[in-house]
Amino acid sequence: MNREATIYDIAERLNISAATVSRGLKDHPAINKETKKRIAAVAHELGYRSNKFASNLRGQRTHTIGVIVPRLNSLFMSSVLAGIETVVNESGFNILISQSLEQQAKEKSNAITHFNNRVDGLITSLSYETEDFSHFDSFIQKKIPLVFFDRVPDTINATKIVLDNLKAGYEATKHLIGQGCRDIVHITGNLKRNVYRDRLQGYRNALEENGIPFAEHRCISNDLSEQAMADCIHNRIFNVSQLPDALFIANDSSAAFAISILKEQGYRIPQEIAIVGFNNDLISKVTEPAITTVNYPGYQMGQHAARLILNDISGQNDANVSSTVILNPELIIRKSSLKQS
Amino acid sequence: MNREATIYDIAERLNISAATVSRGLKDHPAINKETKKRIAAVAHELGYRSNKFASNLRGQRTHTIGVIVPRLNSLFMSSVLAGIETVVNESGFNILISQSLEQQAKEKSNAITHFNNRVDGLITSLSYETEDFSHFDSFIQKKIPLVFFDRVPDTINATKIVLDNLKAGYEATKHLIGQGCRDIVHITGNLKRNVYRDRLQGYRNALEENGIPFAEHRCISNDLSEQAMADCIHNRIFNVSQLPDALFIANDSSAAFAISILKEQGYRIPQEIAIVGFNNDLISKVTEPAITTVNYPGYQMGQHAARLILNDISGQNDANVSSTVILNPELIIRKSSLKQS
DNA sequence: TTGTATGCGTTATCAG
DNA sequence: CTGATAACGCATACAA
Repeated sequence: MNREATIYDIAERLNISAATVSRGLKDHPAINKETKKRIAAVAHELGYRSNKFASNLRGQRTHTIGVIVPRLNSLFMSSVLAGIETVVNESGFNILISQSLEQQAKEKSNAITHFNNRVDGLITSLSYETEDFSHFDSFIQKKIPLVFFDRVPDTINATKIVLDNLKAGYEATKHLIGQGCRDIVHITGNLKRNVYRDRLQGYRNALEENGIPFAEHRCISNDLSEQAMADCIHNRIFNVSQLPDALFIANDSSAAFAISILKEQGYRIPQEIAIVGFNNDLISKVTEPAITTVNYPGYQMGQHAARLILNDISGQNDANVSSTVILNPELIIRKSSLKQS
Repeated sequence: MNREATIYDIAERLNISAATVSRGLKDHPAINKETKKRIAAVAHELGYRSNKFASNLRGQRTHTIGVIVPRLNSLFMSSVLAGIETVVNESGFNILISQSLEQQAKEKSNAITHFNNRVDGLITSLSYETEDFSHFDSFIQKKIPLVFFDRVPDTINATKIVLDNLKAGYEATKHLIGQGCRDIVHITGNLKRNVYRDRLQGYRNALEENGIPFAEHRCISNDLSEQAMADCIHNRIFNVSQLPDALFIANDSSAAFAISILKEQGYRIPQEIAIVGFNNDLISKVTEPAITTVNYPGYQMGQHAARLILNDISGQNDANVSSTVILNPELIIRKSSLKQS
């Protein structure tokens, strides 16, 4: 006997109808307790498992939520996904994860795949590249709930969860100024992405507040890769008139690369150049010196995203009211920025 | 008009039968080319998308492959998944990813979820904890293809992809001996897992070959967490009669933690203690000194795993012949182990 | 080359 | 509290 057991098999064994079995299995209130017990017993005995296709086909629901992230290889993303998973699992949902590898084309094809798989909702953090959002149109048209986290679009009217990047940028810069830095270079990602744009604004606000003029050439935007950091430091930091006294870098691995390069050239950190990173990734704790950074509450972000999308799916909130959740950043001060002590 | 278009809608528009549409859409050879074109045109116009539930229900296939990994937060895992994805996508499959967070219980529930989702195959890398493999029984019974990579079970007869950890352990140790080290401590994970057990064997082989006796207390097994590394180094390295001249540590983040701690205590690396890590994770390049490590070809592992499981699914190979693919390790030498120069 | 008929396993509706 | 029935959308065996 290799065939899958169905509710008919159970029904036959108990001389009741398949409808009753179906109801019994779902703990329908109108079914006799005894009957339920017998159904459960036979189901177990037969190794019955509900056929999701049939159920989905019937119910027009997949109980699956798609997730598109730029990359999986960070503590942050891993935490976000763990957060999402715990929440959605409680409601009997699964998640379908894909990575865009920071490419718009891949993000588009991922979105199409999720759409064709009929996910009940889509949670996304945008790639560096994404400028065109038309791949989300089909979701909007079909009213499939859309939630963005961290790297969110400006133009789409959807639920969003972000860190207060403006505040984070402000705090980080203020901290450096407090350490006596006056010439702070900000190295960041694509300014089309809210996370980088907002941090830059925070940086500018802090400068302004302290009477330090903002200089266009002291903000460098690249793709934050190892190569880009090497180029950037050699061509834009070393080869200019005056060495800055601090670097505020938009993620920890890039900050770690920067530290490597600077130390190689004989610079002392933080004495000559102070460094602040971003994300509180594992790497920030093991460099020499350890990196001052901004904590990213990935697990909470994931949980929030999941709760919001589940609400959307169950239609608990006005489809017209799109909320934005803003989480508070937390500056973690380590040695790479402490000029004072 | 909000309803999804079906093959019936297309059929109606063209005054042909739904069966013809179904066949036309799948490029069935027995359908007129002209008819196919017209079907494709109307399908496009109507925004038709195949209903996977119906199709799966009918075909008893999900075209989905489940993946269970211990954790997502490493370059290695991210690469493996990218490798899997590229291969399976070409064949029209999707992947359903879940993380066990190194817990047996979570791995079990993940496996059950995948089973209930009717994945066509399951790719797994075991958690630290897993000792009982009964959660894979249902897959074996139902003859659902099973592929393991990296951390594989010894007892289950399934397709496996592993790095040659024995060789890697041997090469790493030999390298340290070549640098003049004679008292090498090996810090590793749970020896139930093949990856750690094999590396230990390689380590022992290298010692033996060089006439260095193996000492039980010079092999330390823990969970490789930050806390465990701190405990281990304080209690088993510092507080013993003689300081070792090298540490061979089973992953790069742990090696990075070790370096932090050792430097904090004033030890010079590699002069006093040489370090070799494992995985070639990002972190290994930015510590001071950079860590000598073993490269892990994640992308290839993923591709292999995907190809093998697709073969199993399409029944191209004997179900009885279970193959094991063994990939070659590559030692990457950096400063943390170079006593000579 | 195309059409007809049927079943895949569930669940909602309606009737009892 | 339970049963009969239809419908979800597709893909195939068989017939034409």
